[in-house]
Amino acid sequence: MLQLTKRTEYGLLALVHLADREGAVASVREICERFPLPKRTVAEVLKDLQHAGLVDSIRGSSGGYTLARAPEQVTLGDVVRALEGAPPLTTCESPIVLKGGGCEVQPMCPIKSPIQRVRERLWQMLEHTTLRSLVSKGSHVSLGALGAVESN
Amino acid sequence: MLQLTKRTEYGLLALVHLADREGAVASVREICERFPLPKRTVAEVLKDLQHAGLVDSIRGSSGGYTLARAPEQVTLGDVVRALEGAPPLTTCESPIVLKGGGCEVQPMCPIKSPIQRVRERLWQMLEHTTLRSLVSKGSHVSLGALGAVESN
DNA sequence: GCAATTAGCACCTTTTGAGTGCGCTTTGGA
DNA sequence: TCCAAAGCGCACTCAAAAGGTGCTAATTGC
Repeated sequence: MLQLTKRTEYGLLALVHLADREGAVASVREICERFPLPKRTVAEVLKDLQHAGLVDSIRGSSGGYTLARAPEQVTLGDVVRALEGAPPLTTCESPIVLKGGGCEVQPMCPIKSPIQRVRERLWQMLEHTTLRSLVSKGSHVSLGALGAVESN
Repeated sequence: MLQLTKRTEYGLLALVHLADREGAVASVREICERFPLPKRTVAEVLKDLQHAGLVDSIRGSSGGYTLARAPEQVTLGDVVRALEGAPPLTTCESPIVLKGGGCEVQPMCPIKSPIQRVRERLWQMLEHTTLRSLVSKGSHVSLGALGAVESN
């Protein structure tokens, strides 16, 4: 269903929060106090983002996460790739070619199926959308004015 | 997993085939002889495209489908909407707002979550990609040179 | 009338997504 | 020194979505 998963949504919100903090450490608890998200799942997501090198983690009692790069340097593609896995762009999966037999391994395929082209456009968009562009406009509206959430 | 479903893939291939035929009737069998796709599933997809008004159907022994509009007039958005359902763009689902209570019904929401913006960009891309742009370049390579497929 | 085709519905199976259980490690501070 | 708060890692369950198939009409050209 051509849409972002919850994991990616959570990841983006977390990254937005970290971007707002500009280098300061933010814990999962803090993020879930700002946004009403399931703590554990957000923790899983942050962990994955850490593995992908998008955030740094600080362990210990006053630990948490920080952005590993500037918001301009983080793209939607990075986030989606970290949380949903990379698209199968490397392998040619045009049914036409598969039917002819072979290809699978071939690095450069002469036939590009329509689907392949759509995928390319999609990922071009993702790679060109930065975290900064998601944070910058309008997202600061009264976020701190909302109360805390239960310890979910 | 932020990717097109098989149904959409099949639908696009079918539409590409119909576009190549320029108004001529093409049956599901014919489409599945060109592309090695599961006949029944393709039939389901074509049916849905017919309901969405993207193709016209002709019943009977020499029946099949034709494009209901010119390839320039069919967008990726149309196809995805027909086969995967429309995106929840109308309802504001920012967790921030939901937490504050309300919104759900409000037609115009002042707070736009990052996810909302991503969705908008995604659908802008889909709406601006026409079937023509997927057909026009490079897709005509030796498609007729491949043998038929078993009656799957 | 027969064969080829679309129409409609219901069902099954597999995969994916979301969330949780549970215990471990790290670290700051009382 | 101990404890609470935080991250780490794995595995597991539950539900929803995706993909495909069975079966039975209805339509229409030959």
